Amino acid sequence: MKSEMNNRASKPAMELADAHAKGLHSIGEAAKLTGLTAKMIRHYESLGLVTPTDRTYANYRVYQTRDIHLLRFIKSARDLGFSMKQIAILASLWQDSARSSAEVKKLALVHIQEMDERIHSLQQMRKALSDLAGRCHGDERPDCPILDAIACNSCHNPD
Amino acid sequence: MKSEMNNRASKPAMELADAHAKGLHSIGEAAKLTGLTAKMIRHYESLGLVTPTDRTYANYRVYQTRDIHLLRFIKSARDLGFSMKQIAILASLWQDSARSSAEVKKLALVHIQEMDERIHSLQQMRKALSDLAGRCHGDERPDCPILDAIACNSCHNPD
DNA sequence: CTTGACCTTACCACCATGGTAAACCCTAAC
DNA sequence: GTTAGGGTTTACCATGGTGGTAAGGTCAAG
Repeated sequence: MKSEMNNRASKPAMELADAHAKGLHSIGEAAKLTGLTAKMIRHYESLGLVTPTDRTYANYRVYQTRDIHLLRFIKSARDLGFSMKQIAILASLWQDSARSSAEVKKLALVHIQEMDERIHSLQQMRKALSDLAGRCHGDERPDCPILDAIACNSCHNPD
Repeated sequence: MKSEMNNRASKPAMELADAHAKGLHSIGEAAKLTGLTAKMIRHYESLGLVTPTDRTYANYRVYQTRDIHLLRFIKSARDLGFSMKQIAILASLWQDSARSSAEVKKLALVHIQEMDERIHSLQQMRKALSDLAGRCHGDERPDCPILDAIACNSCHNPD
């Protein structure tokens, strides 16, 4: 029916079946191919990271292989713990053939340091709490060094 | 003027000066005494954790020493990384003289395990990224093992 | 034509915290 | 007594990354 109309097109709108025939993907397929959820793919679009260039007549998003690659890039960077802001920069560097690897490495080192700080903070809390837990007999009696410590760390000035 | 009215009171409303004279505290003082912000003290109230029993005539919150203690308890528990939900339970255990220390310890161990998981996950990400960074020359050239890895971790099925 | 799976947008929620604005209150200094 | 500055009140909005839900449109297979 509308397939003739599609032939007039280098322009976007098309039927979903045509998109499939061209090796393009719906958002659900993109999700399966990347390990992301459709929800998050739309979210990344709202952040300006991955905007599919085409929509079908029915307004369905149409993803190209290049988009799938970019989504996978985002997924991998998220798996490495980068923030969306950092990922936006990484993606632009990735697509910039004139980038210097120094820029990328600098970003990575910054992120490593952020992770180090979070790890350190967690380890401190963990140690403090496990020390307390080690001193708690953990039976049916009510007295408990854990609660005592939480309550009285700063109990010197009750007023 | 209204001081006579205050005398009719075991009931809440009073002047701020009277509250001070009784050793009670405004929210700003409570903040200074506990290391919390007034903002967060109100937030904890909205969570049902610390509700000052009295207000002045002008509707100012009036904190008693007992409230200050509870706020400090919350602060310390936050500093140990407990979530607000966990803190709600801890606070109720703290105030329950019939508690068993086993309950508290169990909660602590759960939280320790949560922290262990977060630490482990961060360490994994850190290691992966620092391995990549170690292989990146980090100069003005564009080729970069970090970007390559992020882009191609899952590049086998480009389609 | 119906059914079920998919897609669309537009909301709300989490969690702990920060911020802002408009209004009101209190105290001290003039 | 008035004013200035700071404290307090409530009610909103924002963060970041993800999940959920609802109401409606679309597609393919039976």
